[in-house]
Amino acid sequence: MPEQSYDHKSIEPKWSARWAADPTLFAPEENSSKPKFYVLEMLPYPSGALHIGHIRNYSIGDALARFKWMRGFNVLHPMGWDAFGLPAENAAIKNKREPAEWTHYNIEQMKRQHRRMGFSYDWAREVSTCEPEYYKWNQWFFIRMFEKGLAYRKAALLNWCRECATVLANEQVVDGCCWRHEDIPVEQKELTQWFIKITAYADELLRDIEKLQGGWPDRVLAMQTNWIGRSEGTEVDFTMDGTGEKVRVFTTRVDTIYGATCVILAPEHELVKKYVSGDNAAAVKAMIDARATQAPGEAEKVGIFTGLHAINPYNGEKVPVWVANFVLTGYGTGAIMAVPAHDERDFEFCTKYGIPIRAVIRPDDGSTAELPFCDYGVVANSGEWTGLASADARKKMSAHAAANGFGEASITFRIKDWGISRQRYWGTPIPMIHCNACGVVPVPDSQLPVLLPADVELSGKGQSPLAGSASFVNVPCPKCAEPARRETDTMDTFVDSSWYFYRYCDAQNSDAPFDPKKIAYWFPIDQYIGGVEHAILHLIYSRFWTKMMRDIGLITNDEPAARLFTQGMVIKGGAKMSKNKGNVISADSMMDDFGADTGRLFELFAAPPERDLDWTTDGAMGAYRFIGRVFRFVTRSIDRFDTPGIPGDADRKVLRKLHQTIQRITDDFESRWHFNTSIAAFMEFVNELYAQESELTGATLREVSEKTVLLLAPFTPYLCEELWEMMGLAGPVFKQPWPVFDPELAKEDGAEVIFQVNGKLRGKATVAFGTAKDALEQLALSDEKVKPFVEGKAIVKVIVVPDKLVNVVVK
RNA sequence: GCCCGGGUGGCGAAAUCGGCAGACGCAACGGACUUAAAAUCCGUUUUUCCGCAAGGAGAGUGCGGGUUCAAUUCCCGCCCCGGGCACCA
Repeated sequence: MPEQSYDHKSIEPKWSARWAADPTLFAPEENSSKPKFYVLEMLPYPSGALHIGHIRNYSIGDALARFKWMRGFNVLHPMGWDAFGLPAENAAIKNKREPAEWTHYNIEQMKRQHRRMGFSYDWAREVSTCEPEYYKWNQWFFIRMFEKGLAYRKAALLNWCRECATVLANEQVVDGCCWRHEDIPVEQKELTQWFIKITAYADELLRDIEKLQGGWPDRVLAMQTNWIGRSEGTEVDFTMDGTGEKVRVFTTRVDTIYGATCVILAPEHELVKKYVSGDNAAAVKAMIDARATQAPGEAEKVGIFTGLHAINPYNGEKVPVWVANFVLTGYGTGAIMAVPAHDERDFEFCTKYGIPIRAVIRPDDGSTAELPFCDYGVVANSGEWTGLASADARKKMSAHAAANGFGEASITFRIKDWGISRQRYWGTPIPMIHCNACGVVPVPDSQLPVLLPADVELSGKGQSPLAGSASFVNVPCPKCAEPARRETDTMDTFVDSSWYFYRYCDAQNSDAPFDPKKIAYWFPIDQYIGGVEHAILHLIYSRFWTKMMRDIGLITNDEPAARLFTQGMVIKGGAKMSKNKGNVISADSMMDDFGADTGRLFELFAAPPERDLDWTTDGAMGAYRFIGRVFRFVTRSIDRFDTPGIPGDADRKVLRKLHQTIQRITDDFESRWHFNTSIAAFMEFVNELYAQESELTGATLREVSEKTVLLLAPFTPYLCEELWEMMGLAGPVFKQPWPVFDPELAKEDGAEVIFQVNGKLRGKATVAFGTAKDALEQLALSDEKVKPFVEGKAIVKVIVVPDKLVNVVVK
């Protein structure tokens, strides 16, 4: 077989077709004795077109999956579609195509592209979240949560995007704007909606972050910690002067309460509705309206004095009660005590309105602090508490409130319950029925799934599209059989992605979401891979869902994924790829030009995986050239495999480099995940092959050719499968054992020791490993290059690190 | 403002435990092969200075300091870039 030139267009379709024809090829073994490994990439939204940004995520996961197979694991590597969502609905309105039809077409396109890329998915486990077989279980889970009080309905101020014509979860609001429409400010609307009580798990979600440390990026854990926002403090009742009503405030700094010079209510506070009237009521209304459209944090602080006073239970002082726009209604009790001397916001507000400022905390060092002084210190001017340290005072003063019945220690979380109602069509119908007599009644399990009706007009405006379908809405009450109405909102699509990875373990199950035994085998996910943009949305919902499923007795694991990896973005010309900028490169055109293997290899090589990666055509050409170099070497070596010969220096050098490369790539996979350095090491190895090629014996050529193919198999599977077959070996390559590192073969002949004088490199020598320190010192001092720098100077000391260096310190 | 990342040649980057800074690749340049080009193969490429040359000397990892025989790596203080959070009481 003479040298052949590499042509991806003939190789890749051939193997792609073979792989597609064998549905068991990438399936894990049943009842396997091998250790299991579950590798998962976040499932995509089926937009219809894979681009080179998507394939980075999958290339990393696929390299890992193939490596783990070669390392003898039973690998689960599934893929599916996050198939509900607004784009399908918008496309339906625009193109007059059914959302289902549009979505199915896109899934087909994207699946074809995935197959063309050669990713090793077990397609028998494919999950599409828009199928009734899947969303039935969303409904089933919802009812379970309803039964446990974890799903409930309430009227609340909600984030509303007029462009999406639906409400958004708090997690979907970015910089005060919609996550899908970065220039549309989110408005506040009061609506009655379904909520999932994620706050019931706030403490555990926070606590278990500890279990994820080491396995999840610190950045993601920090973001989740902030998002959950646990804060320890005290709730204290101030008594309204005159009426005797209580106003409860939340503070983390009860030690400063003697410095409270007013109480401030959020504009939506109950007492404001009750007691503020006339001009003031209009001003409060204006405040609420302004807040509905204004990005938070940018508004100037404004307030109105209510005319009321409240009594501080600690010192009996009567302070004015204000309403102000900077007090949040949804956090704590919706009311605060203002301590302007020790809080920047209170300081700003009270200064503006001439409210007194009284210092009650002194710095630890006894100095006089400039106000506002917001650190901990020593309590002053505070009656019996004077002289205590802040931390101590917080505890004692909290206990005092509890003992006297006007308050208690309290823990407040920033995270709020997850509002999941969406006034849109293309999502999971919420399986609830509204009956005039019985109230809200869940759809009986036997009637699930509640199917999305087909006879719905989509306008993209106004209220829930499902409300327009009479056949959908009108239903007898499951309890009393009287006419009743179905809930017409659908679920947030983040419900779909909160548990899809469990369904992969048992995707065809029609009796249950999954068989718990299968979950017990596969979970937790050993490696989850996806974009950091999901750090608080998907990843916090998924953690919650896992805990919820555990508590209804379905599973036993506390967390979904043991390890998480967040890869960097692929950018083009310094900018994120986007349709607007017109710099999107489709996976198809990339594969036409370079092939799937080249695309993978370049993306894994050009930067470490967690960092952003700049796609360049020149760089991709380099990867293509390299693949050609490997291809030519192996194909022209095959004829020489049986040529006899006595191994010499060249053979030894090449085998040494081979084993050094095996070690580096194996280590990179097992610990660092820096595939860029794996591939660089591999390139060095190939350069050595080229340098020594003509001297090599047939046996060595065979050995290095085979090992080359095995080592490269996780990165360029098409190339390797082809070469493996050309060498006459039985495939598939990714089920062959990974090459074993032999430290003896990898060992260098001797240690290269460098000679320094005053830390500067002056000479070097190769010595036997383990050469004694004083021998090394003598060698250095007698080195011709070292001598001139030492002569005539006093040697202060000599540092010798065996096998590494000698540093002569002179004066 | 707070919390994470990051800053190294013309470019992407490497240096895994404090021990030769710039591996590997791109681009550029030179050579071989070729009638020619492409492809391929080989080589040069941080920078300044001295030298006709072989070669030699110095500087250099955002800036300033420190620890050390030795710092891209550890410590302190700053600057810049990217991301997250941001009236959360």
